[in-house]
Amino acid sequence: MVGHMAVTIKDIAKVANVSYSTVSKALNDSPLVKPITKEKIIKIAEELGYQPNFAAQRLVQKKSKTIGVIWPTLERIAPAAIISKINEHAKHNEYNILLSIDEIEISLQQFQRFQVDGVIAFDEQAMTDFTGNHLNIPIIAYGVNSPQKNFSIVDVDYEGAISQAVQFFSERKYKRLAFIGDTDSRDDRQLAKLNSFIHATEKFEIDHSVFNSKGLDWINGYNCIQEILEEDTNLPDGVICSSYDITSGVIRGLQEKNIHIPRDISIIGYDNIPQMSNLEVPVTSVGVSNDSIAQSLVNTLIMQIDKGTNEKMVYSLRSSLVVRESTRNDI
Amino acid sequence: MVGHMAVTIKDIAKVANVSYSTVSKALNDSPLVKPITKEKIIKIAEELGYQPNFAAQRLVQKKSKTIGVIWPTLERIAPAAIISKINEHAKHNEYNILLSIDEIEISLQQFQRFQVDGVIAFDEQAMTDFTGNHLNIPIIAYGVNSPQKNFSIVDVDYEGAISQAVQFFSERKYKRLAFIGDTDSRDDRQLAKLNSFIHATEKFEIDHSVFNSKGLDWINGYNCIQEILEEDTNLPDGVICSSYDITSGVIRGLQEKNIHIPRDISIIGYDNIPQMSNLEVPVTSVGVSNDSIAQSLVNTLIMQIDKGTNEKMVYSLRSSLVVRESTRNDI
DNA sequence: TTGTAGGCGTTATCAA
DNA sequence: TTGATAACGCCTACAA
Repeated sequence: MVGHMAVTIKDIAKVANVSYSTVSKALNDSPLVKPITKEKIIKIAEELGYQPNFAAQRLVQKKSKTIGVIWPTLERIAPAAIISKINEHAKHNEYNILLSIDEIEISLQQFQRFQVDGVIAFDEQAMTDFTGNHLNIPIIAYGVNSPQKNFSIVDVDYEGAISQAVQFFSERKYKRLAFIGDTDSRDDRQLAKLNSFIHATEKFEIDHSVFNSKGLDWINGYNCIQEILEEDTNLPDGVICSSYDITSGVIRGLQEKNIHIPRDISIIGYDNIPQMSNLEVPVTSVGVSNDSIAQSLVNTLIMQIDKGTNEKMVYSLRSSLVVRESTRNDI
Repeated sequence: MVGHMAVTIKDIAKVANVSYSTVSKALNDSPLVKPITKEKIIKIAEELGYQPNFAAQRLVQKKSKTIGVIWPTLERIAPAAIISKINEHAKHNEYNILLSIDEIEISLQQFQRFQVDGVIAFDEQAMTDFTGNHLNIPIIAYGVNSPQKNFSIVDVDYEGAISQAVQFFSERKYKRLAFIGDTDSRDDRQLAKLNSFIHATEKFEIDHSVFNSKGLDWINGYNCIQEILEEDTNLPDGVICSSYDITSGVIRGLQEKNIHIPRDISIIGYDNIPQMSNLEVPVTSVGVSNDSIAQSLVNTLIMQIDKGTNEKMVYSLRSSLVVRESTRNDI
């Protein structure tokens, strides 16, 4: 149990009978202090429950070894898994992360105050308009699709991902593809997927149609597939679902009508997350894994922190296709 | 565009042709500086893009006006909504929040380094074992159910909430109640709800049974109600669902079998969140609103920060019942 | 009304 | 190998 006043290196110095600068060196494992002295000092520090004052350290060091993550859209849970991974990768590089859920400008201010070394931002919407011009720390945004002056960008190659799915179907002679997604969403990602679908099916010359789920929840996917089954006489044999939740609803809908997956209809889900294999039918999926995204984000940022470079770059992450049980896989 | 070296009050002082202590006062809106000087200084500060160095400020002030929130279970999205609200209430009290998703001990260390003024923790599991004894900042935990030596607790009165639901049914002469929840969960909250249900139904002398959804997802609720409908000959007329997601699945299952809500079966969901009114049938619900929880958490913490008191208290939040369309409401 | 000087807890640079 | 001492940027008596 420690008293109310925090213990400082000066307190340690007094007890150890050395100068406080020696204590500082000892605690920082400097080779300039005799091993015996070092041990003694460290022991005393522990006994006293010494905790270095971070503010003081940073005042002189200018580095906090922490990365700030801006996540203003707490409700949108998609980034949560990525952020977990970011934390892992940061740890691996001896960085910590701190989250702020305020809007971009405020978060940034707060992070600058706390002197984080770099920032990862998750609000595409806001970032697009963002023109902060008194920035002295590197920022890297996830999912912004137009190059920016003030920060680097990491994004997923949606075009490639969806194209990959279509090609998979094409190679296996599927006759008619459907895309289920929130097609009038204002989310750029959703639109990118939609456009890629149209583009790819035309390129591979496959009959195709697009269905609007009017939302991104499982219930929207569920309702949408119901409508398709009821109204459409010309059923698709391959379906691409634009998100995990929609996929989940679509599968439920098909199961209910006793339509066999993948014999009657095959499904490829967008989103390369492990949960895809836990659905009622493990779903073949395309997309970039959260781990890849996180790793790319962290590595890029740390590189910029270390180099102190001001190059603003754009990275597009390549998708991979994982075959599970929701598709006929004979070629 | 600012150069690389950050601008300090000394830079401002030079430009303004005053001493830097005058600048400090001016920037802190001290009455000890002539309005004209003050204006001039503030203007210059803005032009130079001055940002106070937080580390330096804190080094002398010992206060950061920020609250640390520990949220190690990012995957569990339940706290997200509460945290949003916490942010609002904190703002309202001129505090900022910072999130850490590391385990409790590490988060706490990090927050101590950054000198946050107080901490709100969300990991019941870990907190229960937590015996950190070199704490000099107030901590308050949400959802721990045994009193602790080192921190205060805010929790929901599950007993009261479920009891409220049962009483509602009782007063309206419901004959047979069912509880659907993850009954072999190791989550104390789930168990508390279950026990309260049994306790309350016995107290009100209503016929009742308990069903294990074997999970907390919508699909678990969906599957569970299906089984009930198929196997049970003695159907309940009132159902209490232990979470939002389960409620969502149960409703879908009932709709599918054309069982009318609330004519044939009434439903009360646990979880007082607005989404309850957006389900296919707006659901009557019990529970404590996230806003109440957040407010209680923030106010309690700030009180402790201000008072510097060391009293460790336990608060139990009273539930309220919101009537919507999933229950027959004539008494 | 303004300026001077001391101190907050560390690290870093000398000198001893 | 150790110890003084000067920063770091800011706030706050106290002096002018």
